[in-house]
Amino acid sequence: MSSLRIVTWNINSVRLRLPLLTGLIEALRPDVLCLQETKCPDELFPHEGLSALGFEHRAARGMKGYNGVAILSRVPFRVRGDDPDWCARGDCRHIGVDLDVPGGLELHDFYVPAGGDIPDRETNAKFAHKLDFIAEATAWNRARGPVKRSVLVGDLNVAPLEQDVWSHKQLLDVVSHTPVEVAALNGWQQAGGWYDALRHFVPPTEKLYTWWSYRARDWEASNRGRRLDHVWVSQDLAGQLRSFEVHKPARSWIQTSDHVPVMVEVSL
DNA sequence: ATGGTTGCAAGGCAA
Repeated sequence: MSSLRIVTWNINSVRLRLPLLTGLIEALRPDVLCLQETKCPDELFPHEGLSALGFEHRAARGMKGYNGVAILSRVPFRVRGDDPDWCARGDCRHIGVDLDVPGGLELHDFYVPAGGDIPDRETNAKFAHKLDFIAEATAWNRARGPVKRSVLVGDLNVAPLEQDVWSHKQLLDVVSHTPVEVAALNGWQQAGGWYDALRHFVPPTEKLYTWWSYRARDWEASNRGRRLDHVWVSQDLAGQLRSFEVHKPARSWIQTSDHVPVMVEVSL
């Protein structure tokens, strides 16, 4: 294998949308598929269906009704198991694995708290949780030193750049694009020495979205999107980036997620 | 204008 295709998708219920993965696999041909918001306890995780789709290696960390992440892979991996219990909540927002590829590759799948509606940590505990989570992740990366041969993906629930949202001005006070969240996310990225793989391919002057609300009458016509889903790579992999795709057609699939899958291909 | 939709799981919470 000369390259690895990694896909990340906030699937918003892995059991409900398992049938959609056939189309995702045809379109993006992932070697590794990272999911968020699986909303599925581990004992009910659809291992059989995912095995049938060719993902022989699977790790899931889920709970009843909310959150949940999973890594599904055609190549073997080992669950690292050295990750913290983020914010001491046991709420299933991260898995880290070591992929068994030439040279090795560390992969982290994150689901950052959405943060509720009011961007104020004093009056909104969910916003405080979001900021605390990112602060812990920043400290975690800082303590580990600059990352090497590593990839971090997931729904980070922050759209950091002006062109990551449909209207920078109108979203400045909307959770996901507030200056305090953007500063926190940038601090996390810098603490690990992470490199933004999607903006490697799409200049920061161009709009780029991975999420469109369910609440729009016509999501495509209004196009009020945000880039909430991210792929970060260590600096030593920046030159190894080969291709990417934000699979916008997935937003039109029947009974789909409000997020679309994102693929990045890395040379090994 | 303070909505609008979705999933889980069986009423309201979270997104």
